[in-house]
Amino acid sequence: MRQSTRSTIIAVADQLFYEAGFYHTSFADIASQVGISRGNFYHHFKSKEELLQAVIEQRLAATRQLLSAWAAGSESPAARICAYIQIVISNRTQIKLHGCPVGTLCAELAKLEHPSLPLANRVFGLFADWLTEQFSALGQGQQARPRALKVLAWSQGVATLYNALQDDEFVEREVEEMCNWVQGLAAAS
Amino acid sequence: MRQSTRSTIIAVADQLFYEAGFYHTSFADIASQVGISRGNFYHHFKSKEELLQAVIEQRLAATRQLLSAWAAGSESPAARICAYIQIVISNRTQIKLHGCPVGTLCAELAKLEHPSLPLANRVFGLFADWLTEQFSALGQGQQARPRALKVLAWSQGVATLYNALQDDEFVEREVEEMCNWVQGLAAAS
DNA sequence: GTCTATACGTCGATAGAC
DNA sequence: GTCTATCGACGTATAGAC
Repeated sequence: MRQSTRSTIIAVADQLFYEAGFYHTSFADIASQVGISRGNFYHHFKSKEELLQAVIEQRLAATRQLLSAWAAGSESPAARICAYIQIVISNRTQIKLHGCPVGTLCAELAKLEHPSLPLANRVFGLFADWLTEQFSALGQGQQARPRALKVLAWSQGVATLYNALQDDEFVEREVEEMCNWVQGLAAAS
Repeated sequence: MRQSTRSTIIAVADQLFYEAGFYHTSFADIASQVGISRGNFYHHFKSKEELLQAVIEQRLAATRQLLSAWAAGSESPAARICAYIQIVISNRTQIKLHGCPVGTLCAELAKLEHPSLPLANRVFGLFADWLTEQFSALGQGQQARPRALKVLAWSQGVATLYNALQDDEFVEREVEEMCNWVQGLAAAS
């Protein structure tokens, strides 16, 4: 089944780009893990560039689905924002090893001056817009977007430092502080 | 002059590793910018690994010098911490293009599972220890290190998001907020 | 499986300083 | 004449592409 093979390639490439970086991941790595030959590869993707685009599109779709689920699953805006913050905890094992998938890909593509960088940055845009909506619903008015970006930047920084320092207590402490800060904003409004 | 050529290679490699990434930077890139042949290169460094180590050692030395200068140049611990925070502003042009030199190198080496990753992480260690000293001098007691790590993570997050979103106002706002937070801690102690 | 490009790394030769 | 920094051709491995 072609579609199945194609989506398997995307899933494997997604994970390998995250673990080892886009530039460092070769077609041979992907093909061997998928269980296909390098020759078959070009039946599904014309180039590495096209594969990267497909991976990012898949991440965008997965992010939209995740954000919708959080929006539907929590009753209050503060609880939704905390649901976002908690991904640092739930994904801690991966983050400790490889950092944030969004931040590290954007940073790498920026250094490569890669044409797909704007597409990758749109993942940040999805989170930023969604968080802005939540802070607006929390009654933050003009402060909604600044606070959304603050939460985004904070989680990025925690992921980067966790990857470098490997300090578990640091992550737990920062996540707790940030959730408390959000709940304080909710109580004050 | 041997020392001059060697230090020029290190300086050029340092900048290129920052701009384009370690893995993506070739000896040909470095040699052409230094103005030497690739053959001459190996007279000074046995391998790319050895060059990377020299670059990181140079960064460690430069960081120690920078931290000493800040410690000597500011009268109060709060002013010293703000001097650190302000590097995001003074280096904004570079950060906007290539992110934080420390964070992006550590993230890349982690993905490459590179043997020099622990050495690169020591740059973070220098900043963390220095900031911990400043918060201790500010009377933060047991909270000194947690707050040092918070400032480190915060600046990392701002650099990552600035690189992605290219939002100037965001950086100015966050830097101002963080300095205010530090001065608030100083006033309360 | 093959082709082309490019990467890192090696080697012998050269030229100037002393 | 020796030493040392430099050069450029070469070898080998591996990448992407077909």
